[in-house]
Amino acid sequence: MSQLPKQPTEGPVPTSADVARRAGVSRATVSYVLNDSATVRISEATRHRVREAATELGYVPHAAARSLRAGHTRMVLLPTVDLPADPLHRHFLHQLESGLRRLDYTVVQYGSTGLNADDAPRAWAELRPVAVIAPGTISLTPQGISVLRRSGAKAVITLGPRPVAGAHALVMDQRQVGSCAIAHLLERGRRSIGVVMPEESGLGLFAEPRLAGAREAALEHGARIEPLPLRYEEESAARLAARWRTLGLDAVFAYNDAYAMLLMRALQDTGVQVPRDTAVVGADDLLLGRLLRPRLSTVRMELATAQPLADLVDRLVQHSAGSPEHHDLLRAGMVDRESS
Amino acid sequence: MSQLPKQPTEGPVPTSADVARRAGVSRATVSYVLNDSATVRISEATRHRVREAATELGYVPHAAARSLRAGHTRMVLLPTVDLPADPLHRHFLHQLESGLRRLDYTVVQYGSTGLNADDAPRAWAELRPVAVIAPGTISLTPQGISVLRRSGAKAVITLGPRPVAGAHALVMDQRQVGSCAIAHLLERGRRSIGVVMPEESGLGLFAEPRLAGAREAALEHGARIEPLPLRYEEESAARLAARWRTLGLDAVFAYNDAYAMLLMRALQDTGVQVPRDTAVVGADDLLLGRLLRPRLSTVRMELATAQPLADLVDRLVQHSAGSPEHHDLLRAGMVDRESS
DNA sequence: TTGAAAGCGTTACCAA
DNA sequence: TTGGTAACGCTTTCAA
Repeated sequence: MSQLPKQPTEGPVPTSADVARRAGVSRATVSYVLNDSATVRISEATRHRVREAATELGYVPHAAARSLRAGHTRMVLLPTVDLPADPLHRHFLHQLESGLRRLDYTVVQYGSTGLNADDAPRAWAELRPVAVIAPGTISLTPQGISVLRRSGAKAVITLGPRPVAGAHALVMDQRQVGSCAIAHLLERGRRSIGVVMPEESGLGLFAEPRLAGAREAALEHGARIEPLPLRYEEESAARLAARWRTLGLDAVFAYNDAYAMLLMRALQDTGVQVPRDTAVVGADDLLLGRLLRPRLSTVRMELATAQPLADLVDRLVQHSAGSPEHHDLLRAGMVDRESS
Repeated sequence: MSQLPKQPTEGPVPTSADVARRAGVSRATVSYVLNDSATVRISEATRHRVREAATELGYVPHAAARSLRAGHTRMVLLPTVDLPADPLHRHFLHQLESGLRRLDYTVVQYGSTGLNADDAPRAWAELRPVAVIAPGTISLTPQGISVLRRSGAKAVITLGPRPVAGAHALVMDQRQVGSCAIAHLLERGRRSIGVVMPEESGLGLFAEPRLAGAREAALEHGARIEPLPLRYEEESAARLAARWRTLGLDAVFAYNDAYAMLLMRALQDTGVQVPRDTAVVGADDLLLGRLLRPRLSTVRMELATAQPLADLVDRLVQHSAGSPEHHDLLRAGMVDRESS
């Protein structure tokens, strides 16, 4: 029974020299054939022999050797942290990744939780990525950007709520989310509006701009905005609900649907009527938000399609001279259901 | 104002030769100093000069050159796909990553959506990872494993519901989840139990073993198990609920909390009383499941702590000769609230 | 205590 | 149409 791999034991890893030997040609010829080099003409017979030898040996080229020789890589590095990324975000990242792979880049996520702002860019730079796309949850300092650029990164790009000086930026402007929600509530005649601020660390990066957007929208109408710290726990919500009537609010924008559901339940449990006494608005348009009664009104976000952005990254890599570009990715729109 | 980086323009990337020149020593000495080589004694003065030169130039070693010379890498590669990973999973992966980094491995996630079972391992192998940890959602074939091993991977490890022949396995046995839920329902006197099977592709990998576990648990008591296809949409749930009474079920295990919430709402909307007419059990112990009324009973899962697993991976890498090991990571326990 | 040199796997130029 | 060879950046053995 030779169905199982013949040699699961440790052998030396086959190199292009092994392929050359087996095919009876030189290493150069192997390289030409396997890379479909256009500058050289190789006979069909030789090509065949080389390819055959390569598959027989299970030859896989060594990326490190290749990029050492080439003087550059085609690696795009995405630092990641452990944060509850919403499905929209996650899907977007995977789309972007696919788009870049289509352009022949090798996309690699590099977990950077617990690395400080100095060490992290150093660690990334060791891999000599041609581009780095850093989510907003990663603190990218001017020094960090400098380290990356000097290590050969052609494009350093941030992806998040706000741009960072010295880097290109794919901006997901969270202020839109806040202003969208507040505009809707103002339209509905609400004038004293709470804005939930999650106490979970890391979420402030999103919450602060949403609050800022809310304030901007409220300013014109002289409406009142009240930040409301809240942890994602039932007790925290219950405490907030208990002092609700003393706050004198007629509406609340609850950061997102999950926090909104938590708070709405707590409010209802203390006898606050939604939306009569207090209107509630979330964000993310989760399916689950439609299951509560009243159905949750929400801000739906849409992100730009990823392929054009992959093309953009490609362009930034190729013309790395240009000054930092900012691109807005996020579009927010109200989905009003029953809670507002 | 020279606060901004002096040379944002393209310069050649500094190498250890540049550092050597600047410090007035040889490349060898630079290597000794920067790697704290124990085999050689270098004067403190020289060390200082070298380090200074390195930081002044912003020197970062070239990982590819290093590993080419060393003949091996310390890269652990984690293929990923675009699937709604639950927070538990995500957190576990990040913990594992941190644990491996502590052991001086470079952990890298490689998005592999859309790559077929042959191409993907090839692409991974080009990076010469010393270990590959493939989530169950990645189809790892014996050929794929073979390609990886022959490219120098010391450990090929699967991470998911079931082991794969020829590879080590970190098993998250989903059958436990199903059997745990059903055991609970049997205890409550239920005998005709539906099991929700998500129709979303990719989830079958988890749903099937859960169903199998449910069947095993039901078998001893002669209880009836009825698979119930369901899409994660309100209409799909409404259709299922509409024909509920014809199914003759007195309980349902709804795959997870999200599906459970969806279905429970649909049942309630058609007048089915929970838990009187039908008991409902989810899984994942989401906070949101506690917000519905009745509060959702659920299967809570716990995963093994990650640091010991990182140590395990390290061991497998170092003693790559051993035969495939299987380790069980998942522990399931019932949290009974009001819906069952 | 330091330096010279070889070699890891690839590719590209130049000869044959 | 093919092969020899140098070079990419780094570590390490050997020699000084």
